[in-house]
Amino acid sequence: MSEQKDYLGHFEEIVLLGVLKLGSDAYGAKIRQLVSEATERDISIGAIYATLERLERKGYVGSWQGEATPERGGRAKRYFKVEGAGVLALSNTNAARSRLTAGLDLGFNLG
Amino acid sequence: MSEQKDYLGHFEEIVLLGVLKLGSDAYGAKIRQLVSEATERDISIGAIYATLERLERKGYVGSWQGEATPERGGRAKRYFKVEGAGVLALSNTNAARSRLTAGLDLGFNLG
DNA sequence: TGATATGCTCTACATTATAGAACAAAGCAA
DNA sequence: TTGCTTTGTTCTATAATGTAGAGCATATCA
Repeated sequence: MSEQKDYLGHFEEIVLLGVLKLGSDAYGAKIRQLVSEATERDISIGAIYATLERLERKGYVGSWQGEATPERGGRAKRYFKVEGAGVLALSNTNAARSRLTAGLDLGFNLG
Repeated sequence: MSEQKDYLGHFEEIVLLGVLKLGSDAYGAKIRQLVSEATERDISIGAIYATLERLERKGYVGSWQGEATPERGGRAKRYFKVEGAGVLALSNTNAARSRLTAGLDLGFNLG
């Protein structure tokens, strides 16, 4: 009867954390930039949106249109924010990993 | 020319950590048990092996046949161990995540 | 020698990851 | 008032990962 716990995919987790970190300035292009820096990889904009789309479908993030009149031209932004379910998924994902890293000692900090 | 960093998928990371944690007792069935407990999900044996197979193809784990004559009957085990490249992938994966969680404060410990 | 226990291999399919081109809309110059 | 530039999003496609479960292999022991 009880639902199985939900976990985030690798990239889903990264993107979700990015949205969280950007706070009120979380929109596609900005998220892409942050994620690219954090991963030290050249992430495509398509990868970001596809993931954001899935996260939204699952109720982990919400989105809305930004102001219709930006300063320097260009299309209006679509902002994202992490929902409670997203925080929970992040928590579950982290908990499972923690159970496995507990007591482990490698050359680097495993959280 | 420099290669892009490699990251682990969600399940790959979980399985790799399981192998690490089990040490000299890391074989399919045992890994499955540990991972099922850690994730609180009923993981199939096929999921474990398929992932282990992929990790091996990438050089993240190595495997070899165990003793041909186990105590209580049953087929010989196939043992796994994490290779240096696997530890590095684990480290990269963790580093990217850490950059995003730094400074973040949620209700739970984010590593 | 076949029932039972233990463990692995194979096949198939669903979900995620990832790229990049196409499209949309706003400001600004002339 | 049009078209170039800037900024940002949507669409389409494909590769890689996640996941299940049936079936096969092999050892012990009645």
